[in-house]
Amino acid sequence: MPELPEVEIAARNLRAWALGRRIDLAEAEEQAKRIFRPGRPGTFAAALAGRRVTEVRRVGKQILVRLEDPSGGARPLGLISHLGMTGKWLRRDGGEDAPSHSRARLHLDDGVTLHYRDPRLFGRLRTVPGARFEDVPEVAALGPDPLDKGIDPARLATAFARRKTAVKVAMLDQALLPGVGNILASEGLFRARLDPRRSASALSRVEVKRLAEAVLASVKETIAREEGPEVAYVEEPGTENPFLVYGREGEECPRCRRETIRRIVQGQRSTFFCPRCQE
DNA sequence: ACCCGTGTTCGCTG
DNA sequence: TCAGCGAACACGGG
Repeated sequence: MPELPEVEIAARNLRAWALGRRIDLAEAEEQAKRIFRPGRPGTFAAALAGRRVTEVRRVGKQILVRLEDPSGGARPLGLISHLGMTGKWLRRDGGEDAPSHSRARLHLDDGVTLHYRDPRLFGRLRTVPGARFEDVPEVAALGPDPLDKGIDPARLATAFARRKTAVKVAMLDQALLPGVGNILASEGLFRARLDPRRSASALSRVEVKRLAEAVLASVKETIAREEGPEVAYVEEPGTENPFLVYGREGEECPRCRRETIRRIVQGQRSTFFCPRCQE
């Protein structure tokens, strides 16, 4: 589930599992129509069959997959996967049970099946004719990817100057910080010691620069932790909360140890912060 | 039963 | 044009 680090791990997994493999057969659940919009599940599945995976990339929270023409022709197909809130790609060997809420399946030529699992159906799977990803509005609208290109503090400051809204809310704009979501926003603000309630336009250039560095540090740390011994998703049940403030309402602040982490609601989403450290 | 949720889009207002 | 805001989508877990 997806913010930049989770999506990056999902893309790395897909690369390891599918790069160079042919999709012998694809299936898509007819009941899960909204995932496959625009278009229909059946059309989606038919378009993938027989194609070989030649590239897997990530931009922001979007995973971009390139599929070559089945007959060696010059007509590639793009596949875009957005994981929504609960989307996940899972690998199953032949014989293993399918996961629940499997909405689409890619049967590869080595006997492996990749399942797209998504209980809440907020994710998207779409095909892109000619693999022309730059023509897709959701991709074209994204700014430079933080992990790929870094975060340009001057560009961020210019954009923030126009935004009266709380900085925490402004950070979720995918045109500004692609891949940043609700967790990274709280984590980045905590590391940068900035109050999430301040207007984005009120931040100084120095503060914006601090924030850019803090977000990037959070991204890299989360990826490094998730990659660990075996590439895994952080939020598996039973695993400990790996974040500094996210999901830690009422706990002692890990920096000052003199205040408790607060939870407030901004733009219909929870924000976690330390009222003593962040100003 | 009730509340919560790592996301996006749509429609409305100013 | 655009910034801002609330509703909607859908389902499982605590």
